[in-house]
Amino acid sequence: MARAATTSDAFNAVAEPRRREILNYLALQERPVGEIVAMLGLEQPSVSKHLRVLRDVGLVHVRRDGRQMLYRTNAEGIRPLHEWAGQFERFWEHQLARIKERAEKKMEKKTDSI
Amino acid sequence: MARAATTSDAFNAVAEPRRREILNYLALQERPVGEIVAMLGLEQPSVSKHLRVLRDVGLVHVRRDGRQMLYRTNAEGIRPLHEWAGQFERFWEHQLARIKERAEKKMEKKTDSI
DNA sequence: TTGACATATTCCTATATGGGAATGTAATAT
DNA sequence: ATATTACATTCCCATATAGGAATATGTCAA
Repeated sequence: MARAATTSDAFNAVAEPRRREILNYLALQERPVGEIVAMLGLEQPSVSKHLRVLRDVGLVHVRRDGRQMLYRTNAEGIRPLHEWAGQFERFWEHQLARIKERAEKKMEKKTDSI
Repeated sequence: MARAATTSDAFNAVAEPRRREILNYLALQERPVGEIVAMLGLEQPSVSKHLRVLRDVGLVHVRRDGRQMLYRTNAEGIRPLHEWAGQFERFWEHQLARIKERAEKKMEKKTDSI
């Protein structure tokens, strides 16, 4: 089997750096494709394809306005990702606590030797 | 250009569901490859390859213990992902607030009509 | 209706898988 | 030294891109 399709879920969709850029760009405000093209410096067809992927996994919303298509980020779609990563928060905090602890012990030793 | 390598960064590495399973499994405790194989129900070579990817992007740590290789999740590596997704938290909260608001207005109307 | 503008889709190609099978390697047991 | 155990790597193949080029589609203007 080959790699999973980027359209399979949000995790695959955001694995592409350009798509993360797009999501950041469209988070504050909806924008037409042309502006996204200008912002990314990619060809228009490439951008349209990235937008298609994002749309298929529900990471952006679209609406037509005349000839323009206005896209904006659907933050809700990013939530599962945040929650999955958040499961590990207590572990990295624990790691940091240990590092800090060791650093403090080192300081004590230094102080003792003065 | 083809798709980015899974070894390019943590985002690509966790796009694979099996690798996310592995990270969850190894978060609490280090484990030898054999146990991961049993847990996933995949062939050992496949698991070794997934572990290799995770190692290359710094999402797991390894140490040898006799003939066994003990792997464990490096939570620190998942942090950038959590932080990127976290940027959107205020947006989905805002969306939820709007939904709640509308629901409340609906309730008011209902109450009025009673 | 015709032309122009804004996007989307299709075609083509090089590349990077992910899994299974076979093989290689390191460490322990006898 | 040799067999065995526990993994890692290599080989092979079907599949899914991501980008560029060309083309199709949809909407508005004159």
